[in-house]
Amino acid sequence: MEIPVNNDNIKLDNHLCFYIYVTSRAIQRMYMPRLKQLGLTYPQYLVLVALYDKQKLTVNELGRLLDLEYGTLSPMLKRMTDRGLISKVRSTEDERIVELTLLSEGKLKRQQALQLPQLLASNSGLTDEEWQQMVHLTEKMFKNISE
Amino acid sequence: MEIPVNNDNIKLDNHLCFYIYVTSRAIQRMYMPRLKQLGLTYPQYLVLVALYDKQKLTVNELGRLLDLEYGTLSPMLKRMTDRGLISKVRSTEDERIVELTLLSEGKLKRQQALQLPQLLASNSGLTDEEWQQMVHLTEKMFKNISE
DNA sequence: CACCATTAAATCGTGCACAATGTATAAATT
DNA sequence: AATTTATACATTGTGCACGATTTAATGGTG
Repeated sequence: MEIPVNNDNIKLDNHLCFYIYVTSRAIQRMYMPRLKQLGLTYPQYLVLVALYDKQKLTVNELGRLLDLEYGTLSPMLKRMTDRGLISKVRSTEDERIVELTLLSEGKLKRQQALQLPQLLASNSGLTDEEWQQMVHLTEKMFKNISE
Repeated sequence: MEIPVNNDNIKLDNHLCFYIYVTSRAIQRMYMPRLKQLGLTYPQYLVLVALYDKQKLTVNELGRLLDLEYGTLSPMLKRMTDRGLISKVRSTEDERIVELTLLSEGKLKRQQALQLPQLLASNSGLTDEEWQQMVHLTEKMFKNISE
């Protein structure tokens, strides 16, 4: 039983999944020094960005936004609550729901991280047009493969 | 002390790092069912791809290729050796160096995974031209930010 | 030869990330 | 009212991923 294949599938260099994978990790490594100063991990940074943008989210909404499971979010949000970055308040109407907001400490840290995207933009070596292309392509791809 | 900022930095949607991050994880999730059948994790799959492509690599060379540290590779390569996928042989000339090759079991699994890139290509919803752009852009970006 | 810096690889600790499982509440059905 | 079903969230276990430390082998240099 033959599997239809062209030679492009053999070379590591032709694996788009590979470049996306290593690029994602390279970005995290690049952000790490500044995030470390702020006492944040990369996913925690994204939580702050999301909450700063949306003001208020349930755990469920945050999970859909960042495409993360409860098993990942729960311990992370607990750590962030313990550090006074965010508040977790159980809804009075529906006690299953936990509502998340930024505390002032979390707002401050999010503001102190504002230059990170610019750091990436300048280090990436991409032109403005290429940057916009890449935002467009990754957004399109993500939306298609995550249904 | 004001930090120079434009509003693009506020919205989560404008974070390229965010889209790359979620896209990378979405690809891994998409590959997971088939990789699970093969008893492989995603990084292990990339190790097989790299070794199938290059025939023979030292741990150091593999780490530079996949941009992974010894602390990540060592336990993973041990697991793959235990399962008979790869062979780890210490070089006779320089005993610090460990040389890696694919065993037939590993070759087979790599061949059985050949359709994965095509799965991504068709699910991504990108045109051939967009796909090539994306390979080009991610490669350029990765090489610039990883020095 | 001895000394020191370098390098290859392994080990350890912390934090995601996900699957699988468990628990509790809410809504729908009987 | 009682039972089922679905949903929200927590817990557990495995496997990366990285930084930091450790061990061991190599390669100069005096």
